[in-house]
Amino acid sequence: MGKIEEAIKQSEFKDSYNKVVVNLLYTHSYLVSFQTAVLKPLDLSPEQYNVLRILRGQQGKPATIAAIQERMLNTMSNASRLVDKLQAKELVKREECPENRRKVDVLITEKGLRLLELLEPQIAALNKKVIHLDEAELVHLNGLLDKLRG
Amino acid sequence: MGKIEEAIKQSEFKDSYNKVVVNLLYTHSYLVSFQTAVLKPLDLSPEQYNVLRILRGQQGKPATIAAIQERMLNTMSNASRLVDKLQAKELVKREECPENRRKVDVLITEKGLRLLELLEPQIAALNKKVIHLDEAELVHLNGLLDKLRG
DNA sequence: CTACAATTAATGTATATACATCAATTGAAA
DNA sequence: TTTCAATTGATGTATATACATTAATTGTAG
Repeated sequence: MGKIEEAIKQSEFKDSYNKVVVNLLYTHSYLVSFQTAVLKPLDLSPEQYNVLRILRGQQGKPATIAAIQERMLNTMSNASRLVDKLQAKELVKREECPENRRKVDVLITEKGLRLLELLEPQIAALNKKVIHLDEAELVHLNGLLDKLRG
Repeated sequence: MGKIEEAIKQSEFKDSYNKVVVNLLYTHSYLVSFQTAVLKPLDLSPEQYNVLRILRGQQGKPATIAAIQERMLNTMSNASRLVDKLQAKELVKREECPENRRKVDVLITEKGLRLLELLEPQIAALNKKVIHLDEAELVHLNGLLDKLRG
């Protein structure tokens, strides 16, 4: 793959800001396409996978739709409908929130947890294979991305 | 915004690979949401904007649909339909390729070029505002992203 | 020359997404 | 208590995307 200029066959960028934006978009697409390939046989989209991990992160506590929305990576997508899809596959369940009937408690099911356990080693192996950075570079990259967002 | 752990309210990651993936997805969403806000008043999606820039990069030479597809950032999206949308707005035009009638030559129009000229300073100002990195850090980040993809 | 495989773009279709609107519930003000 | 604004989640709708299929053109093997 190599340099972004070769990857997208563009020779020049206006400035480094522009180049970094294009590079991020391109790298995002690179990673998502691999992720999708692993998730697809299990009939999960990347965002559905993300919601499952958010719910597992609750460690048994339920999360409302609004809480899920807030933690999602793609902040614009629709938590309510994603939960619909996951519920249809019995990976999560909805429960009426007792102290506030407007809210809905969403919980990951046993089946959902098992699916995550099945997936995690596959995703970890994939990441290691397609991300050509060593530990120090990973830490460095995480730092730069955090700083980028200010 | 700060550290990714605070941003998505997750305290731990399995490993640095995982963290970098989440961080990239999150940063991608961060940038795209700003970009979309600037493009929306001009009725352009980020991918449509990208196609326009690809065509301008051709410097007068036409590009076939396949060539556009190859250079697009989101490799899975549909160049033919994106060109439809742009053509409906008279930002690009299709011409039958004379030496091979299966192919279609796509060209950016004057109107398309003017739109890009109008947009570019807005996008540049936006980038400068939302990307909190200095020149050295930008170069470094570009290097790491290039290396990531191998 | 004819038949057929390969190439290229367009289209069909199901799903996902963005965004607006709606409906139910709650809390607070009059 | 009644009314009304705010909150929360679900739904409607238009568009975008992913992926498969189709249609047109070309090149080539027989």
